[in-house]
Amino acid sequence: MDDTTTLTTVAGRLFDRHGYMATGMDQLTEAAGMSSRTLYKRAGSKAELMVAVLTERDRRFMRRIEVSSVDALFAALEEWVRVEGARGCLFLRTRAETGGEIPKIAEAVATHKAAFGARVQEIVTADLGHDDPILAEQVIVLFEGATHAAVYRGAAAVSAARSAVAILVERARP
Amino acid sequence: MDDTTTLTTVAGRLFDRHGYMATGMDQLTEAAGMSSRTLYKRAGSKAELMVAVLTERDRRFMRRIEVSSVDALFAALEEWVRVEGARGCLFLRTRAETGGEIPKIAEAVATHKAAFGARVQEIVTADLGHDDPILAEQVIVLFEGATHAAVYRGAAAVSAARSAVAILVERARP
DNA sequence: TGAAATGTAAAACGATCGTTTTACATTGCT
DNA sequence: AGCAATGTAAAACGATCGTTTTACATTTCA
Repeated sequence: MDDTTTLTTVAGRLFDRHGYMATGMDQLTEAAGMSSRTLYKRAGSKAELMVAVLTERDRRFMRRIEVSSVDALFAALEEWVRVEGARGCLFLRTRAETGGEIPKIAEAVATHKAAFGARVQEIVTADLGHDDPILAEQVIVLFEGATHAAVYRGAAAVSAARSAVAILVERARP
Repeated sequence: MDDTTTLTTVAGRLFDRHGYMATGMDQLTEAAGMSSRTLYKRAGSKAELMVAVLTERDRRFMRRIEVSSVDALFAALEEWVRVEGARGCLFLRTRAETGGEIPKIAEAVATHKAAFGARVQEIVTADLGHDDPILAEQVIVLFEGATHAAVYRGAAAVSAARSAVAILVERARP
């Protein structure tokens, strides 16, 4: 693992736990174990560092939901929450924190959500054997809901989403 | 509407649209049309002003969901999103922005979410004629999901949640 | 009428923000 | 051996942060 990966990982952890705005550059340099000169040479700016964090997270997340059934999608979320905890969606949080006024960040968020939406459509199609845009929209809502409700209701929120989605899929099956 | 209400309303709008951390006290004084001396005499501190904003929003929100059916709950959310737009849950966003490290804010968020959870339980009980904790959890997840998915998918997310919940309620009915 | 209360505008507080610069040490390559 | 690249620590940059203070004007009301 090279230093750039370390930087992104460490920055991701701080941004995720304390917020983008609340995390100062000196906390980042200290946690990453490098001078601010080096950090700026690597990352460019704080916003670009956040974009790198989001890009890495998008890759890691999308890899985790490489599944072909809706139930497996929520099993993956259950695992994610178990391993990483539940602090809500970093993409939506960062976009909200910055009021959508930092174009590179807003773009990274939009790209991720578009990819996620497309992935859910694919999973629903694979599971049913045909597409079902309404069910896909419901799955997106349940996934987003489980992600955010888990912040204050814990793993029970993910279980509830998983059982709900089982009912919806069963009803949609031909 | 007295000046304190104006202050809370104006602050709520800025915090909601640009984020708590990103909103400076001078933007608040200018938007509220008062000197910083008066603002501090009224609000105490930035954090206490945010707590006032959250408390007022809790009241307004809880009044809007004084309904006795699950469908009406999502109709209320549809109306909320139509009138106020969709920027996610201000309570969760503020808690995340501050890393949960400002006790008064963390407490206001916890209080609101507890009240919301209890209200959903009551609505489910009123709708079914008996309680159903699992359905209630599913309703919470769908509501939270519609709130956050609507940020990037618009009103379609709320419609999807509403149609999903109709299926779940129908199935739970005796 | 005159003190008490409440407001204002604006300067100042020390701290911290994101970022750049200065000055120097270490490394890798030819 | 010696140059170029890459790192460091630390000071400095101007700007802005949340908050308090100073000095003064207006209102309230006994």
